[in-house]
Amino acid sequence: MTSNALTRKLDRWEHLSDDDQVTLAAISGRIEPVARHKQLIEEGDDPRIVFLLIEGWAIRYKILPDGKRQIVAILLPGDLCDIHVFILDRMDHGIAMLTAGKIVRIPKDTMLAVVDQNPAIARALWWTTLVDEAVLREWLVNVGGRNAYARVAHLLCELYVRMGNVGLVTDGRMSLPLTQADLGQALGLTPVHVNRMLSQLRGKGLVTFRAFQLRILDLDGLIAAAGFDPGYLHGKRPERTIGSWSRPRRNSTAKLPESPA
Amino acid sequence: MTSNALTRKLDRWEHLSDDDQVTLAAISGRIEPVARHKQLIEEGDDPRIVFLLIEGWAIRYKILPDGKRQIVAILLPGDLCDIHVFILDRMDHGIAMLTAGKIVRIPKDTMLAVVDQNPAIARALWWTTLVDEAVLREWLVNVGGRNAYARVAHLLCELYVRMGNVGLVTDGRMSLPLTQADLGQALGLTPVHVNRMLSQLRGKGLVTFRAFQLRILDLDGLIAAAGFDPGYLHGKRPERTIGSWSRPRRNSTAKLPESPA
DNA sequence: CGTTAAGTTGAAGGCGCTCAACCGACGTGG
DNA sequence: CCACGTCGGTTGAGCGCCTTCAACTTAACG
Repeated sequence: MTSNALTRKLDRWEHLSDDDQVTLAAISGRIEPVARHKQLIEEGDDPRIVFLLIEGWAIRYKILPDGKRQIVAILLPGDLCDIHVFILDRMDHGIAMLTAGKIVRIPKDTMLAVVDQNPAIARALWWTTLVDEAVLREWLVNVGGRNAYARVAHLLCELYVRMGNVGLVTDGRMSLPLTQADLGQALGLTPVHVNRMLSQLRGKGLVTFRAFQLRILDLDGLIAAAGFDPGYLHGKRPERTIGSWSRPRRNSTAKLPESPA
Repeated sequence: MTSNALTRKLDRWEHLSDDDQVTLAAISGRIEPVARHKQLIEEGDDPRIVFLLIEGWAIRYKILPDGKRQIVAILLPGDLCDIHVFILDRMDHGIAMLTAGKIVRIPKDTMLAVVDQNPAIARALWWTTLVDEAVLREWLVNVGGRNAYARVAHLLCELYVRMGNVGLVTDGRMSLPLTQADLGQALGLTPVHVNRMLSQLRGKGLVTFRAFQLRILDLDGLIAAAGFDPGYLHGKRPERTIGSWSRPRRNSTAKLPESPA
């Protein structure tokens, strides 16, 4: 039960030896429960601790000058809340629990020591941060380029794959502890409109979402609606092959608009 | 002239010894010119080389299934095109020159060796990637949460600061080799609307932008229009103090909308 | 049973998009 | 040297996606 979500996740990228697994288990020793909506780090803080999310969901967010909250990442069990933020002097965003859950606090020094002595772990962790960044890029594409309907569908696809990667999808069903307002804040949409888009998705028989349970009824349909291509998640050795991604190869003759001298 | 932009930039974070500077100069040995619009890496490629941008501008972008291009990052002189992407097996985005310029190709192995042997450089590089990610987050906030007017203003603020950080702003003027269409692709707006927003900014006496020259007329006004807070750029030892950022402290009683169990 | 959070639905309005025409600068070639 | 094509920018008119505002329903929980 310890940090299974993390080892399972890392192991999908780079095979971890038993020693490595033990090391990971070791730093995951002191698991502590956290309450729903607990702020783990606030913007402006000096980050000295890395959080490993064992159980529950969390979000990374920023607050706009007018008070609006923009969610910039959704953290699932097994995710690290920025491995190396401590290089920076000041958090430029906050992290908060969405649900109650369990975390491990890893002090900066421990983190550095582990990374120093276990190249395999270091590489695996490195990989996770790059994937985080890739996800961030895709989110930008999502809100920058897709309409509301596809945008919602895309987020659902992503979460479905990521949850599957840590073994938290069973039979097309998964927990999705976000309110429609939360979804809106992640997608740059109003809660009302998120609601309408979800209705549409339900109407087309693609998904249902009630009582924070998401159920995928027609994955291929959802993928098509979203224009989803899981390549950016950089998955390897998928636990279970999901859908039929024959990589919906994009129009390779796509026009690339131009620029000046 | 070599890699001054890079050393100048890195030095702002962590003081680099003469040795470090020499090392950096060494890997910057083979500078090669690149043509305007040259694709440096394409989506799907297996990244084996890191590009250091010496001169000119480049963009990181993704293509949507419908052919639309979303710019996910703007790379200025001194920027590295992802130091460690080679951990990933496959590029999830493309990088292309916007202008003609000069680059250095750094093979993966060289990169690893330098980082291995020069902790100061490693940390400085590490820092740059974290800043890149912070910028990405702010972009997401920008397109997700701001209206078109503030969005344009915000991007201009950011580029102004970043260009200033590498010494490429003189007297409130800088080169900005993006067409209005390019700006639109970075901001999730249409070219026409970017045009109108720029007109408004000009109308209010904040900036002028003609012939790819940006001129800031009223920095404080622009900052206010954008709701800009440079904290996310994690600047240290600014080359020149810019404006009067007394950190427009956000409404600390801002409401944080809630979520479920 | 009363209260609070979340979801649902309707109506109206606006921000940004679409379509389209036109201008100006620049480069090329006849 | 002018004609023309291209590229980027500018402006106008109309439309539609999404927002805003508001009322109401449903679920959870004391």
